[in-house]
Amino acid sequence: MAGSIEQLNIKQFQNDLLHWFTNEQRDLPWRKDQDPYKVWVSEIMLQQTRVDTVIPYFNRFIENFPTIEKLAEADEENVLKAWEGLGYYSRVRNLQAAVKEVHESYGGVVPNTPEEIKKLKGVGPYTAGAILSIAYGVPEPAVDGNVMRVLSRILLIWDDIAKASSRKVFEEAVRSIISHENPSYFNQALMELGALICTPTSPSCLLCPVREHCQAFHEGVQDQLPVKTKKKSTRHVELVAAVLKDHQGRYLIHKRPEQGLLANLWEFPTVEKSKLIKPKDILQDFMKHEYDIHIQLDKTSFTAIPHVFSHLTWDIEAYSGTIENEVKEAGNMKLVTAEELTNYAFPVSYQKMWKAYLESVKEN
DNA sequence: AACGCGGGGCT
DNA sequence: AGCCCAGCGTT
Repeated sequence: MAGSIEQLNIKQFQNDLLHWFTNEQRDLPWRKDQDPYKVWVSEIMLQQTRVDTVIPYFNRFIENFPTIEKLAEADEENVLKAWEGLGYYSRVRNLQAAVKEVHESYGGVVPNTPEEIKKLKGVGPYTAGAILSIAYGVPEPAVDGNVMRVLSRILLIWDDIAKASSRKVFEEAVRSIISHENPSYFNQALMELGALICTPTSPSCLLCPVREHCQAFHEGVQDQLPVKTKKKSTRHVELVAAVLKDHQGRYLIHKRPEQGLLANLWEFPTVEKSKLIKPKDILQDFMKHEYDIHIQLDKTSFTAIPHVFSHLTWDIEAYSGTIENEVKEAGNMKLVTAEELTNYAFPVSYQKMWKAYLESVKEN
């Protein structure tokens, strides 16, 4: 049976939801004030990322870049370093680009209209609504995964939330039930409810402050919602990499391309394996022909790094070795000391590799 | 509309 | 071994 908004006592629902959020909301660092810049930073970090993961990153990031002006003027390398390990690195490149735009074109004031704020890089429908409602009290929907799950249950909406078109259904639902007295709390409460009570599996309906309003609970189908089709599985890539030291004890690092996977992050020289050629030979030939760097690799690899992304899996076999000739440093190829190396942003897989390398050196 | 894009924690 | 997470940009 299809649900409907007509069956919802909107005023009572708002009261119950806002009362619960007022009393039960978590004490989070980005809730200490409503500075649009801090709300913005937190919302970008929270995209596809859990609250517990974000908290330490948010605190460090605001310490390093406390204002729009500071972030606008910061060195991109340092900004990326502050994001290291958080994932989806294009988020922070877009954030800095957008902050520069606000700094230069809006006098440093985050715009407060849907039309203007959505033009900013990295600010889509969700983030626009979140900033507008939380920082400025504008009654715009902020529909994320939590909100779709919660409302699919309360309003008995059976649309497939994996489809992009479904978001509009939920946005219209929010428009018709959002509190105009407190849009900020209303949007945050829906998300907080999704995070604490109305969870993906085994929701805590008996603790739910809006259980009386929930059509899925009424019909006993809360476990069948939301409807979400699964996506296909990941592909697998085999790589070989090397931690290479020159005769002065410096290490060779390579900057990844500015587009695609792990864009602009640093790595140890890496190539994809091939069926016909031995991994060490592939790496040696690649370094020689691509960069004119002659290397000598140790007999056996010191570690193997398995790494799971959302859409693919890496297996990296890692060797240590030495550089035998003079290296011409280019923009994307650098020799750095072990200490300098810590100033560059590496993907987690290469952080693990470096750690394993240091351990292997310690043993010998 | 579908896909690429990180990393970690839970079931 | 998937699934999910305070999604967005590109194609």
